Amino acid sequence: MITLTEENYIKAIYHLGKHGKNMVNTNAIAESLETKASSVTDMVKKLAEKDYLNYKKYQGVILTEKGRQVAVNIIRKHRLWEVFLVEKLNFTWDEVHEVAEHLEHIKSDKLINELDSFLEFPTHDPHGDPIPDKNGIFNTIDKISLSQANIGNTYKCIGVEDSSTNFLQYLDSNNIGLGTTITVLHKEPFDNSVKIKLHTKEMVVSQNVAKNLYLKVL
Amino acid sequence: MITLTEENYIKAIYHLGKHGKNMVNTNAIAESLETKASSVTDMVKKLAEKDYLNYKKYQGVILTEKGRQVAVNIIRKHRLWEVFLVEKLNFTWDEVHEVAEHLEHIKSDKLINELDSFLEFPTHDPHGDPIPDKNGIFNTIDKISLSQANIGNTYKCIGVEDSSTNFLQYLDSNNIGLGTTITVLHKEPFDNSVKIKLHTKEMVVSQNVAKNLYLKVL
DNA sequence: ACTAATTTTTAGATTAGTCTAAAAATTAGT
DNA sequence: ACTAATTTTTAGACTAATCTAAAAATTAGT
Repeated sequence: MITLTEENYIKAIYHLGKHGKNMVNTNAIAESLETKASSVTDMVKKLAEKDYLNYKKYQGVILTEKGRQVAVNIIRKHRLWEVFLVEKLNFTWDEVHEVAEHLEHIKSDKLINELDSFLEFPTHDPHGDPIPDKNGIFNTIDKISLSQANIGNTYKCIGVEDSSTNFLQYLDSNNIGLGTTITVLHKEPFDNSVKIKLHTKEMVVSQNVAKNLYLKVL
Repeated sequence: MITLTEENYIKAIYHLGKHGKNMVNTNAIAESLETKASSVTDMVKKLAEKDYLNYKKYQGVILTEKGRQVAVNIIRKHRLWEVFLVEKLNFTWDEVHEVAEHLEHIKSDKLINELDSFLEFPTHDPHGDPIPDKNGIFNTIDKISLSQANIGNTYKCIGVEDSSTNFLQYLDSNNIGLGTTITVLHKEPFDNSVKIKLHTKEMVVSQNVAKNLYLKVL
């Protein structure tokens, strides 16, 4: 059995090692988890013993495949719960993280797979980060909706979800079309509206518009 | 801050003391939590110190008002999560308890109150047990739907939720009307259908029928 | 390459929750 | 009321996760 603390170490190491691919040093883990280097040394010894990572004294640690799978599964749970909180329970996207930190540790395959289905298999969380599927595979198609886009990033418009005349006319009258370059300036937590820059003009679009506009990462 | 273990002790004491009203002895707590009497003694000392209960050596413990509130809040969370799991995530009513045991410890007022609203303020969980509101008050009106009724109990039919012609004709053709006495024989976890006895006849009704038929406890 | 600064590990202590085994208090039987 | 059985508490020890302080290894500067 894996403990809550072990899961948090593995998750931190995964993020620090850029998806668990790189070696991570003791101080970085300590800082990330707001603990002391000596505590980290103790824990990584235990995690190495349990085969979640490889540990070389004074060198650092790197996740094993087993450890990487644990990390990806926690991330999947975290991000699915974030979608649930925002879409069903009226949380704003900056309120979700803390609660999701707890929900991500609930252990039940049925729970998380039914939640995935209930949410209609979302591919990205409210911050725009990708959600791995039940096999731990991240969707590599880089199509996301504007509401999933990250602040500060620039995208190209590649399509719509809602192709109603009303929506297309709205886009047209605001000079948004296929190929339009859009930079995300701000996401308003209160109503999930999004402030964007297009061409040289700035504008705010509603959550409804943002959800129906598909973008590609540039 | 209250720990997960402390919460579980308080919950057990609440149930054993019939809603926290009666004194509970050490061995009963130990048996209920599958631990040893010596561990219980240690823990109740700590809980008494924190004012969740009153402890008299060799006598037993009784919850304080503060302790009772903690217990009721955990029960509220447990039962709301059970409703969510059954109604939204296709759990059967005998699968929910274990997962709800974990979910009940997530601490977020916003989470639980939004969940309550999302579920449309249910008054009973899938086992027929009442759900206290956000102030810790149990609904004392004994109207429940057939799907919330307990196996083995007998009820009187007092109304319907769905008053469509189709539904009323269905009830009529099966000799179910206002005042009809109904005993719950079996609840089928697979599809949430309910086997009932009425007059002297037995029949099975679907989940849909069960949710729309209101009963009063006899 | 040798000292200085940094990073990491070790050693020993602490806290929460648990356990076993023995002692103390209570309850029950005659 | 006195012994026997039961229940409860105490005492001491264990594990997981943490900490501080000191020691050891690595890295950097000249």
